[in-house]
Amino acid sequence: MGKMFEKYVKLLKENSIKVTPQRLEILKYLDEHRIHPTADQIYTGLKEKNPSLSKTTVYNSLEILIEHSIIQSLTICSSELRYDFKHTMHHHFLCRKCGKITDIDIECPNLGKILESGHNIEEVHGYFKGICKECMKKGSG
Amino acid sequence: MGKMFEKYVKLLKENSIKVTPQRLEILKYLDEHRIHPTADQIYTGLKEKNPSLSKTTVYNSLEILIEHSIIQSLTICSSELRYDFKHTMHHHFLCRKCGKITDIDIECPNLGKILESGHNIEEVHGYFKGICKECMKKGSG
DNA sequence: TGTTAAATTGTAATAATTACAAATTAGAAA
DNA sequence: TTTCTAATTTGTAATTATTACAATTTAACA
Repeated sequence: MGKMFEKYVKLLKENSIKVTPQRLEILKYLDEHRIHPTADQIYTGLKEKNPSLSKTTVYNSLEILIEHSIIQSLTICSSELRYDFKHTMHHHFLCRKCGKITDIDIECPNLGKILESGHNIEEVHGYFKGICKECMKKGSG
Repeated sequence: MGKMFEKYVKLLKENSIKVTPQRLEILKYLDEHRIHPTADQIYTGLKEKNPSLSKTTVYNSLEILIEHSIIQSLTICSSELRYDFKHTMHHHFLCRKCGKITDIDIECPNLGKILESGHNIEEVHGYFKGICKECMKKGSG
């Protein structure tokens, strides 16, 4: 296991995650391809040099890396969409206990800054995940 | 078509969308169930009283309502995820022309306010959609 | 009331993800 | 270094959300 993977070995050990060649490859891929790839892109990108790699392994590895907050997942487009009347701008809060999505009535104070940067903005989405007020009151289940 | 649907008829006509019973039912459902339902929840919720309703119709109707900015879709959980190293907090920008997702290096100034509200926040996500600086320069294709 | 383009429906295809059981392997202990 | 065991990897199959498409039906205009 060459010097190439040293930093990823260190990262895994620090988090008490068992070091496997697959996990190292996936970490390296994510580090070297900062294009917010999908699981499939990661799989395809690694498959050629690692023909035995399974897509399930990619999903499993990503999951454990997320659990340890080494990486994060984004949901920006497509599946399992939810729909909402488009009233005034607001953000959303997803409770991981009760699953409820509540509205958070705030605007995005960053908007001006981003418009200045030259992008043309058509949609603004902000969401928070955690445990909602009600579930917090009900105690630590 | 009773008084019940008046406001939805008005809404559709204002947007030059053909008025159909299905669209009215879907609008009414969204208006009366502000729980950010999935397409499937809408379908199931309406199917009993409208046995001929097709799921494709639900998707089609939602699509046309989104096109006219009457409703919006959210992506908060699951499918077609993208992965990203978890460095300092930042937002994302998705260009609908080139499909690229770029990082926007800003924090969320709202965080303090939301913490005060009593929710326990574990994740913060912000994203913007539109046309990126580079595609804007390339002109209006 | 008749006409026509648009909408609805049902079925089938696609795509992302998850479940699961068998084979393999990382890493601790002898 | 070798052995052992729990964890990991793999491949297949199941699940789920969404999209494609063609035939039937219908909204809305003349």
